[in-house]
Amino acid sequence: MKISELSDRSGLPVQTIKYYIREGLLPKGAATAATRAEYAEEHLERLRLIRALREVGDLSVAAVKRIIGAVDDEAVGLHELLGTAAYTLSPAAEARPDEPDWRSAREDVDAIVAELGWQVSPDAPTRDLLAQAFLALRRLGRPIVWTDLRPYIEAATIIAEHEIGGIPVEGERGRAVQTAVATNVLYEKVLLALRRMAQEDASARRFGADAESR
Amino acid sequence: MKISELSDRSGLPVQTIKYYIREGLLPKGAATAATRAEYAEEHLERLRLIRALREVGDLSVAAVKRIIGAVDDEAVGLHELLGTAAYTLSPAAEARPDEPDWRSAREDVDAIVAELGWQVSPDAPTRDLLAQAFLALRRLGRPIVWTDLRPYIEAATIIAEHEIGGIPVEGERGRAVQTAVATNVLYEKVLLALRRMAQEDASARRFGADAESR
DNA sequence: TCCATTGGATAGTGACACTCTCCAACTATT
DNA sequence: AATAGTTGGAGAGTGTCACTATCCAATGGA
Repeated sequence: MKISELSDRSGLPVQTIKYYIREGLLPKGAATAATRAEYAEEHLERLRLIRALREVGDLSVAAVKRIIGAVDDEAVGLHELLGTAAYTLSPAAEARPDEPDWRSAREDVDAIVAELGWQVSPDAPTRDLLAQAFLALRRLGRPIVWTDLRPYIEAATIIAEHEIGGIPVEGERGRAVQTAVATNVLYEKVLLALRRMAQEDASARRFGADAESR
Repeated sequence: MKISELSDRSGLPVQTIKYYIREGLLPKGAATAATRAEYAEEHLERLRLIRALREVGDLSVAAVKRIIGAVDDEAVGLHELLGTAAYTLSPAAEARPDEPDWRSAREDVDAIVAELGWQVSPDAPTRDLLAQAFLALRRLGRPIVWTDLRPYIEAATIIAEHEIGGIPVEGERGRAVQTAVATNVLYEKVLLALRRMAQEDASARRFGADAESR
């Protein structure tokens, strides 16, 4: 398959494909001459993965590259791979251990994780992410309380259990690992969309689409 | 309070505050002279809201402006406000009704919403968002199935019920509405962080931190 | 033969969120 | 009163990001 064909089939401009190759997101085609290279089905599939992560997952090109790197690295185990993906996905919530407010929020997070008995790495960026949200909430005069948090923990547990449980163990690594990561990212969006819909429904039922101001 | 004081207390550079005023995110201070204006406590609070939405919620300045506009508009009812927030938050998932693949995904979404009996506007962008995720999933060879979706629906319902139920009805509009929106955005991040942590925990238990490749 | 296509490299673009610089008009300090 | 510092207001500049556009020499198919 020539690059123009790859472009047609993927719907991406040739320029963009070249750009992805330059950035290392896509392996270059097998050169058949100085100005000719052959692309395979895998290239097309890789492009689909890239677009899914970019358009739906809203990841930066650099983030996609990190994830793809981990997927391609045969030495990375599934647990590590999921970790890499999760860490890469966390939008950099800068830790600020110097600010007492921040430290306090972070300690709350650590206490909750310990209380739940979750096996989460002490330096997981998700901890900082959560601390950041806690801090913002407190600053807005709405500090988190256990009762507020419980439904979220419950929901997160339901989902995670299902997600991790659903990963097939046997079979060849390549595709399995690739879809594991992709579905992880994609189902996050599914969850968010469903939450918003459920909110709209609950809000309509409670505040009435026509009972209230319009 | 002078602008320099507002800057100190909020931790934001004076330039940035001026920029927010220019962009209409922050009302200008009460002018006391040609080159002097007085800022109140509300300005500080507004800045905290802006920063929470920007840093934690990851919203663009334009998105923050839309939300703040709805919050400030006394004529907007709570249900509409939540809708505005949700619509604004949805990262533009462009609808492409010309592509049959896309239409099919969108029809799946509509069928699911109908099946659940949810009161969701027919032109809610969340429908497109979900359709986009469905489409990407199918393209990756992992089409959604009802059994995969159920836990997410369940989780979304638990959360939305709790969130909408927890909004206080009486009391003055201003602050209530403001925190309703802010907590909505912030708790989304809380949910995501908890999901990732629960995943890490489930993954550690299933694939073993030390049982597998390291 | 000859012209569209390709690989490869470099430069340019538009959006975004600030950040910098100016200037005249003040205020506070000495 | 002189002087140093701050402010409002506006425009220009900056750095990052994800592409796009342009070039050029070398093919490859008609």
